[in-house]
Amino acid sequence: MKRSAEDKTTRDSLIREAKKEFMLKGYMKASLRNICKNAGVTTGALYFFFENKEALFSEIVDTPAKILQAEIEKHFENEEKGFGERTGAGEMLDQEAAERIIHFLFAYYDEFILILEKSQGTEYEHIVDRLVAMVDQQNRKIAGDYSRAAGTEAPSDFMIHWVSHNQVQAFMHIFTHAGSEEEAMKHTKEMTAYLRGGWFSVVNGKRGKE
Amino acid sequence: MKRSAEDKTTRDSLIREAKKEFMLKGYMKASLRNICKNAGVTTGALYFFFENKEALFSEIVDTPAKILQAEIEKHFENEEKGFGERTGAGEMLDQEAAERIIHFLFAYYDEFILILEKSQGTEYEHIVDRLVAMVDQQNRKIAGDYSRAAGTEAPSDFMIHWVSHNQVQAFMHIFTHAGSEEEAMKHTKEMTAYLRGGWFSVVNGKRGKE
Amino acid sequence: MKRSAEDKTTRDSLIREAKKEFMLKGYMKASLRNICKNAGVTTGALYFFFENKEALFSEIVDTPAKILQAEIEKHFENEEKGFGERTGAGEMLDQEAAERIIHFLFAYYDEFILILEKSQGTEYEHIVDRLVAMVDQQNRKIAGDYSRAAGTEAPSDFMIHWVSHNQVQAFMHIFTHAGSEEEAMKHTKEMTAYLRGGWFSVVNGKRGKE
Amino acid sequence: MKRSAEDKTTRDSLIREAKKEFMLKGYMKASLRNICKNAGVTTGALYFFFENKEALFSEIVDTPAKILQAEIEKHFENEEKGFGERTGAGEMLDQEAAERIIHFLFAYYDEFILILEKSQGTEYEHIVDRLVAMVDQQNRKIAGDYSRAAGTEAPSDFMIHWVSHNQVQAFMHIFTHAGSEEEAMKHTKEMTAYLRGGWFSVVNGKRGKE
DNA sequence: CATGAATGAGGTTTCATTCAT
DNA sequence: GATGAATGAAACCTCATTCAT
Repeated sequence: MKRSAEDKTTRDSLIREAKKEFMLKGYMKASLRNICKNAGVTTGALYFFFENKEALFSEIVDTPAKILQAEIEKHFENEEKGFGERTGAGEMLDQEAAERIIHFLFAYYDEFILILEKSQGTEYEHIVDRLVAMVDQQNRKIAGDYSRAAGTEAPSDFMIHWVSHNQVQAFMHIFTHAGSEEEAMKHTKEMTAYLRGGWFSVVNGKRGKE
Repeated sequence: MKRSAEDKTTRDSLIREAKKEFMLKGYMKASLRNICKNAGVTTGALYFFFENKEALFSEIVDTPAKILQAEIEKHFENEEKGFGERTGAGEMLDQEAAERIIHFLFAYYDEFILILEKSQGTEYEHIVDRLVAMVDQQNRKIAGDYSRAAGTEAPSDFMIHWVSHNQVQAFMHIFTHAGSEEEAMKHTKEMTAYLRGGWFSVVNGKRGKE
Repeated sequence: MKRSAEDKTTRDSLIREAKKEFMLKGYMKASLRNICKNAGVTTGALYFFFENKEALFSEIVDTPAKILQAEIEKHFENEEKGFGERTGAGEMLDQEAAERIIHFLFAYYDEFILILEKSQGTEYEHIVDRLVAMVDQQNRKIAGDYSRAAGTEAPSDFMIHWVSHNQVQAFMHIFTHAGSEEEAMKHTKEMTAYLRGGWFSVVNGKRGKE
Repeated sequence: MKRSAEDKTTRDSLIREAKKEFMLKGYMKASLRNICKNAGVTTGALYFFFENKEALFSEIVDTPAKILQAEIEKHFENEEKGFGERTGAGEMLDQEAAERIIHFLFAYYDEFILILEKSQGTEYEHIVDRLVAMVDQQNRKIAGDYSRAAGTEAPSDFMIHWVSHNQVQAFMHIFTHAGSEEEAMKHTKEMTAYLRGGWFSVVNGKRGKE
């Protein structure tokens, strides 16, 4: 049976309606029956395309989620290689990298909203924690290198963890609070300054206040 | 039927078991049946004391939540009166106030964990946003005062909002990541330094880096 | 709400309709919806009384099943004590014991039909095997004793197992093929003769044919 | 698409996987989807070859089932003709005939396991009853002939039915409990003795015990 | 105060089957 | 011959909630 341009395929309708439903109610409260009804098919059809509720959610968000993680990892590897060129702390996520990530988040706006705010009850509900852990590991290295080079005391694990947490939060905040990608980009610079300032205060210990 | 000292009243048992259940599964996945079963009563009994599921959750967390908000408001009022004494930005939440809040959070440890991490599906799921809004309002004033006094450009609304967000997050982070109140107190100082550093970078614009 | 004499309680209605449905369709094809519909309640009511489908089936058949096993065990224990009095093989299940069992089976006619013919998909589907195993153990002892006393060769494990199997089958056969308890009792005697004849043939080896 | 020698045709794959699935789960719990998945085709393909689930099961077991019935019928006809040669009761199924049947059962081992233990929910679930009915009819004749010749009282219909039942059961038992055809053959002799012993006890009435 | 019973709506999932292509 | 899509019905079960007693 031919389909109208709006419908495309059943699979597409299902994903479209699933997005809406998950967006509106969150994963747990979303109803598959509702999704199917709105997509104009029976629940059986849904189960032809997707293994179960979680797989449907996964189908929508997994690719962006995976890519994001990969992007960050790649970035850290690059940074590793160009260590000598870094001018100092605070550049763990330099301007350019930050912008690439922001761009990516906006490219998959709906998907990241789902991941960040509507994924409770799925395996994605702790994705932020996983990102923080990645950043944390990297920051630990950088902080160690820096303090050794500068002869200062290394920051506490707690503060490093907080900084990592904060860096990730910063991205999420820009993403969820900026009305558009352009606006977000503008904020990225300011944000970088902020993070740098906080990081200096931590890494330089008392000297940061003088 | 007489009750043992441990049980106290049915109401207490219900609240005790509700806490456990909400803690374990989060609000949405928590089962009233389960709570009642563990409390040794039937669901009817629960509905004698509490209007519904959300009211039960409320009963546990509302008082601490309200007090926290009140504390913060009171603090801001006090700050208002003592404006002249402030030495500068970053002190919106000074060390002493910060410690009072941390102390309070730990005094109601379970309740705040419930509010912060287990409340999805209730009216409390956005309490952090409300706190942020309060802090935001205050920060806006302070930033305005400061920039007028110092002759610098005021930070963007966006960054003020972020700073507010971050201040609240900082408390949450300390609260949820410190193993004990003592440990939390230790971190509060470092954290204050961090927040101050970030704030300076924003408020002083380029000069923050020099 | 008062109920008519026919209905007694909802629980009774449910059990009554469940019996009918299980009887008619067997466990697996039985529909809980159907049972509830015929009992005039919603499925929720069923789940108030019974944990799940299997528990409902269990509720109906478990007591008789347990008692039957216990009866047989008790019988074997008694036999053990009175060993010297036994006149020979074939009396493993003497007339009196047989009649007690037949009586019991008929006392719970529906339940044993369910157990024996409608329990596929439940834990009871192999109950006959378990009974056979019990009888088997006992027969092994008896055959050993007898062959030692008579100086004959002991029957093969295979044949002992068959005899056990056959004894159990005999009861089931009488139970399912007799129209009434009275009729069944009549057959029990003949059956005992049959079993005895078979047993002799096995236990006496070649001599049985002479 | 060409197929490997192992696959032969789609039809063969389907039958092969259907056997596995029915063997593993029994007819009712077997899933056509699963069968198709394991056979590497879609359900549509299955329905090209087989009308429905039961027809698929039939395809596997029907031929052996029919042949078995025919074999038994043929045997009875032969027996009829050679009546004078029979030496007495208990030989309704003589050693040679028994061995032929056992051989046949083992020649279609899987199929008969399916018929005997995995066919609930199909028309084959009562095949044993049908076999018993056939044997029953024959036994009735024989018992009549014998009692007339010997001047004894004929056994009750009930006991004749039981004997028939038992004869069939005996074959099933040997088939399902022997590890191999060889082993089965060994047991056939003992079993014949057992059946004869039981039969004598019934047919000779009281004299059987003397 | 509390029970025990019951509702009713909804949940996700599975199934055999069909059919246009 | 076989696919891929879809149906439609039914499956078991869980839930918060209500209410007469």
